[in-house]
Amino acid sequence: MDNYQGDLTDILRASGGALGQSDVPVSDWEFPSDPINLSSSTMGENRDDIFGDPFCNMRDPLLHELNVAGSSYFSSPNSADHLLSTATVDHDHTGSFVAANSAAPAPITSSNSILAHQKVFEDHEMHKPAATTPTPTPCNIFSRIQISPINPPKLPVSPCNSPVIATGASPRGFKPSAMVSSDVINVNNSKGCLIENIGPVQISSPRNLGIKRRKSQAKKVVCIPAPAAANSRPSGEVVPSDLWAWRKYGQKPIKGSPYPRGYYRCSSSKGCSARKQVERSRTDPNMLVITYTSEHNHPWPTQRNALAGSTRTQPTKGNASSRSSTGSQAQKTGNTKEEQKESSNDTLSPTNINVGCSSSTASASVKEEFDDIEKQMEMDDNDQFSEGFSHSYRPSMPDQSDQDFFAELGEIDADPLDLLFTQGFNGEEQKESKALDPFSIFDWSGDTYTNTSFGEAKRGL
DNA sequence: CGGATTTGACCCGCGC
DNA sequence: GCGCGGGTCAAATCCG
Repeated sequence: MDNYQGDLTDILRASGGALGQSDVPVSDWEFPSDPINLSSSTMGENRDDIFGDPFCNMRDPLLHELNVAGSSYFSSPNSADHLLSTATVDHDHTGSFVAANSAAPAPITSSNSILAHQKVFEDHEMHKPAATTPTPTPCNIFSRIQISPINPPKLPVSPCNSPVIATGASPRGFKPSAMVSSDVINVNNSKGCLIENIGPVQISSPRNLGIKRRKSQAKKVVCIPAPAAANSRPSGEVVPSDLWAWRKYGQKPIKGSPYPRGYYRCSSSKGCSARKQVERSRTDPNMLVITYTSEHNHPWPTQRNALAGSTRTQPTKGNASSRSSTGSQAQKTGNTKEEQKESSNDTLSPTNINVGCSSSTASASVKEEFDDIEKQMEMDDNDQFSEGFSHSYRPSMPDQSDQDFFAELGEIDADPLDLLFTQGFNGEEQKESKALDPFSIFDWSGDTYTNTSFGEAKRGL
């Protein structure tokens, strides 16, 4: 419970970002008394399920949408489980599951349009193969779920060039029919978010950490639309902002990819093992793949980037105002310097992002990947699977401080989180509303989440 | 001055 | 066993 999943926050944020765009009034924003319920509410089922991971929760909404959308695949209440099961379908990484909803369950507004395009993927395998393999064809992902609540004009084409197709039922009722590019990012072709959950974190010796984790560590991969090139760093990478303060500790060129991968660790708290990798999708430069590893061993930063990211802000200091002007009041995000920089320069405000996503093919896709450990789980059941994760990844939300915490958040007008909780966690209605977009969390306009704004909001934790 | 970023080197797992 | 690739470390540098 101690651990707040950075991923969770990220997701929350991301969703919030999308949500922020949504029409939900801030005043309405309400943080669930029981964070855990969030998942339950959304999931309607396993709270403890998968990882206890925020992402799990996130998944739920999506899954739910699938059902709502009328995706036959997800008709079962345990859509989540089904999804997971589907993930098991292809162990050879070649197969992927994609569900496309032809019908949009809810009217899509520009703000929430993203949701409409949201896609969820579950993978048992990282995009790693994709990274290593220039050729798009082999998809690393065991299974993927793509949710397109909104009528996808056309099925998304995977980077692999294989069309994403919703198909028959797998053993669990889903059958992966379409190949998805190994690179999660590209699943949507345009913009999407992928979240991958990978097995429990395994930590060993300091030096081993990196390596061991590679295999057994829980990972979450999020694919998001990359900000405009303007936002990208010199290195070419773009860093989305999230609740946590990240400190870059390395960057390496990835074989087969023109884009380097940046390595970030949580700087919000010392000793926090949370890390993330940011890289552009080789298949689709417009997409960013963010891989979260390990978990935060601390609550949300009271001051986001109080230390990290505070420095080296973008030279253009006035940008913040511009962002706010964009209208995304909702956008208050703590950003790392880079993020700020990028965001600042970027004309793409959260709002814009949403719009862009919505207007275009933009879609958020979430992918969950599981490593070896998880694979074992998947062997049998979703249930087992989820349980296994729940241990390693259990999102811990502020309990008692929730009230205060979020009360302060209230000041953050359209904080993505707010929106997220409001729509995402507040119950069935929201689910249906589809306003919840867990994946929009990543604020490209990281500026919106200024250290102060977000951090202050979070105080009370 | 403190903290973040950059970047080359080192370490380790994996595949051949 | 060797080489490759990826992940991390740490010194140098930059920035507020």
